[in-house]
Amino acid sequence: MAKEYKSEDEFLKDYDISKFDQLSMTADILLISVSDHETSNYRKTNKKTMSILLVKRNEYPYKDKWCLPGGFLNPKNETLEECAMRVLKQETNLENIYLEQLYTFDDPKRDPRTRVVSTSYMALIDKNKLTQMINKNASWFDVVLLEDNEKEVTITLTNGVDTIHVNVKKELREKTTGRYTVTSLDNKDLAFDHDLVIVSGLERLRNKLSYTDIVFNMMPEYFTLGELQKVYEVILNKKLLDPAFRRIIANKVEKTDKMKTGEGHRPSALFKYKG
Amino acid sequence: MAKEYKSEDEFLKDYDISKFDQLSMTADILLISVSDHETSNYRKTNKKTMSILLVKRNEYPYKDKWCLPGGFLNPKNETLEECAMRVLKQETNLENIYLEQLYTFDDPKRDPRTRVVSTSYMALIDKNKLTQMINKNASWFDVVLLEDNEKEVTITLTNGVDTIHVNVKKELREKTTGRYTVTSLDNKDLAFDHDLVIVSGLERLRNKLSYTDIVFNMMPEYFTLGELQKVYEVILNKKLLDPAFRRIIANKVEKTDKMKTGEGHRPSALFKYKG
DNA sequence: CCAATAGTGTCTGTGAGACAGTATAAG
DNA sequence: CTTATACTGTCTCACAGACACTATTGG
Repeated sequence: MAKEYKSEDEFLKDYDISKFDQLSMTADILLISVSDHETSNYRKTNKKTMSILLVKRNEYPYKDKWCLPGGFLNPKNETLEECAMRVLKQETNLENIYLEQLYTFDDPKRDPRTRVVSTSYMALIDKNKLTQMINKNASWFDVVLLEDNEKEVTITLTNGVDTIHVNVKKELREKTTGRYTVTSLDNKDLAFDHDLVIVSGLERLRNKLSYTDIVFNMMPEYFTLGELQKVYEVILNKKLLDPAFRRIIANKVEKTDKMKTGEGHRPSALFKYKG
Repeated sequence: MAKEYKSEDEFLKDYDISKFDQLSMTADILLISVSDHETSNYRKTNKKTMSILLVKRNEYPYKDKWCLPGGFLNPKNETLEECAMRVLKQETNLENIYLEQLYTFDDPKRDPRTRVVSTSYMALIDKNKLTQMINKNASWFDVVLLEDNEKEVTITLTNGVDTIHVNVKKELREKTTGRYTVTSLDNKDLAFDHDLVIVSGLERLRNKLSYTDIVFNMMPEYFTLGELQKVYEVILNKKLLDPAFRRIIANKVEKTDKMKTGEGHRPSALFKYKG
């Protein structure tokens, strides 16, 4: 029979949770940016790709594998978001950037050490604002979407040296909302279940693109509409029609008196986010 | 200096995480349904309200306060979703219902006992399918939305005996997506931060209503379009125009040869979800 | 001039908002 | 006949898809 308490204060004074019911948590960060790739033709504009930041693990488990930046939550007084920001600051020295909770991944076997539940966050930056990368083990990987249908997603990540293959299976879980579960099909190159985080995060970004102004978190202060359109296209993975695109973003941007010249073709006006 | 391991297996054999880095987790469930309320006028159709299931706590902390059904995660081998389903089964004896991860709430002070991170789930049912309520401390509360603007949300929950006031402050957190943080303004009646879970969950439901078929998880097998429209209206908290509504749901439902009669006015055809 | 991008005009079809109208049961 | 809901017809307006067209630079 449990002791009878007369008040909550009295109860709390006695309270000591059993260590058996406890576990560890981490915050993992999917940091996404857009990279420019020079083209040989002087007329052509730069090709753009999405990039994500990965870190090479230098200890077990998954030693020498790539993974998303992340770290253990300090249970004493830290929130998961503070934990995510702390890790981000460690890796990139960046603060005050777009950060959003993605999903909590909790497969009991996702960490071979012990039970570790991970809450993942998506962060967006304009890579050019990044002045210094603190961690030497960190590297930007370009995202190449090879396949994305109702059954599976296949992505290749490459940093010029290493190539990482991501291949996850999608299974319809619930017909009314079209929600599906993602499971690893072939995850030799990435640590933990970070392949699932990447696939979920890229999809979230794609969805938010259409009904929010989220894209401007990945843009410099001044940009041309052509550049902005190319960012949309690389995230949505499809070509957009110019007039339609300009109509959609017309009331989100503000024309400045600056121009971008020296591109081998007609100069374009520089715009900025209206906010 | 850390010991040098030659393989992951060798490392794992030695691994023992420090108890200092650990915490507890719970899964909390926002179970939402729609209730019918009889009207005195024999011609009028039933009024509908949203309802959520609350449980009266019979132990500290927050003894005698109402809260969402929830329970501690078994860290050994249970997923958060399994934990949520287990709790749901305990409370309502229901299985195989719509369940979706909402958000992970992690304010270090949200539980006065110790650090407890909570992952919340939204569950939807048609209340009429519920044959037996197992837990005598559980009760359905009707949701009355009093105010919902950019600054705050005010809700009253009532089960005919108790009335619970929910009042949370919304603060714009990020302008590009319009995301905001919710914080309790006045939370005397509900345990923990469950007021925040309720507000977040109701908003998620409202959003998903427009771009998914999620509503059919709250409907019986056969229903009239008038009933379906009233469910939409109570969730969206606004009147809809008949022709527009019928156009939108036309290809989601299937007309059956059944009719609903005896209502004091023209009978209506019964439809079912096309799936 | 050429190649490439910048930027605009306009047609068309879709679909939501709005309102008015007809249909039909119970009492 | 009245009342309340069931259900439909149709006008308008906003907007996305599509395509064609003009403008302007560096080389």
